Amino acid sequence: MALFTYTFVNKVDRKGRVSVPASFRNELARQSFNGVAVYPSIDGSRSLTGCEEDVLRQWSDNYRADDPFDTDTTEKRRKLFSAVQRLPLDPDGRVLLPSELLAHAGITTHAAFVGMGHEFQIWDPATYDADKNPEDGQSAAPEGDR
Amino acid sequence: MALFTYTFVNKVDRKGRVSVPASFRNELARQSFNGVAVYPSIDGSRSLTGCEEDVLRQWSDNYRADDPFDTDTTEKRRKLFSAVQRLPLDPDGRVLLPSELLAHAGITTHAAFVGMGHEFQIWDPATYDADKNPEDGQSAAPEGDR
DNA sequence: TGTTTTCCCATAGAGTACCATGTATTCCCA
DNA sequence: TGGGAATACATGGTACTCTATGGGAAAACA
Repeated sequence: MALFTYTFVNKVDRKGRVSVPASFRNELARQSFNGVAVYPSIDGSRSLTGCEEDVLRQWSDNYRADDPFDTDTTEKRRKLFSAVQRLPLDPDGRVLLPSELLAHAGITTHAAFVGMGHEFQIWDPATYDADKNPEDGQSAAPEGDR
Repeated sequence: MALFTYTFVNKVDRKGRVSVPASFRNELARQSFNGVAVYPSIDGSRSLTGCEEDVLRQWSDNYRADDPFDTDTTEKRRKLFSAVQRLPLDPDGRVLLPSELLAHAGITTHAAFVGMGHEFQIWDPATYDADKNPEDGQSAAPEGDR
């Protein structure tokens, strides 16, 4: 299982490419899929969450039913997987973030990769700072943001 | 086992052809049958469900009884398999959606392919949006957002 | 023979690979 | 221990490939 630590801020070029921090890449390199799975964070924050593809496969397996008439999990699966994008790494270790995901996190010129253990999050640096220091900055918006 | 993620909206041309998203095609490519199995969704939604042919085979195996007089699953099998169409992919990665299925999902000019893990659904984009944000103006999402 | 289905080609645009540069870090050796 | 070479990393640009999509020709069907 991968272990993502520390926070890195990298530049987003005008095509939407970002270098995934080298230490994150090393963690991701152990799995078969050469890339990252990214989706809007479920915790309600204005950020993206990234993880290994293997984690997704595990979730998918857990949801799988032996009987198609068991529709208990359809709603959950639709919510989760419909928003997950599997982004391959290019030869230089970058990913191309789709405009929808960029928009969700409010990312424009820079992206902060925040290690969170077995997964990591991607934030707009300004949004991230505001979220960390709720009152003293300006916008803050601890929760009601969206 | 295939893993379908993200949501892609593709155009339906006047012949009824739709491109299956490339990432979905890659997942489907591992099986022997070069195509998709599609049927009206069982969860009651106005959509179609697509999956690998192998998944159907698995379900069929699960339903099989050792005793021919055991009729527990007769109804389910009739409901499910009678409506499943196996659609071959054309050389350019498109399928021809039969008018019956198009009508069931209310698809006319565009089709949204929604990844759901080991299977995916096909929706009319407008119907899909309406289903996601139940009965309010538009995105708004007064409180039910998370 | 008319109609439907399948295949093939053309094209625009998005996505990917490849190459180059600058900078910081590491390594090696005197 | 200082300096220089080599490496690793982030970043920018460009050329090529792939995908989605439309149209038309060939083939199958009735």
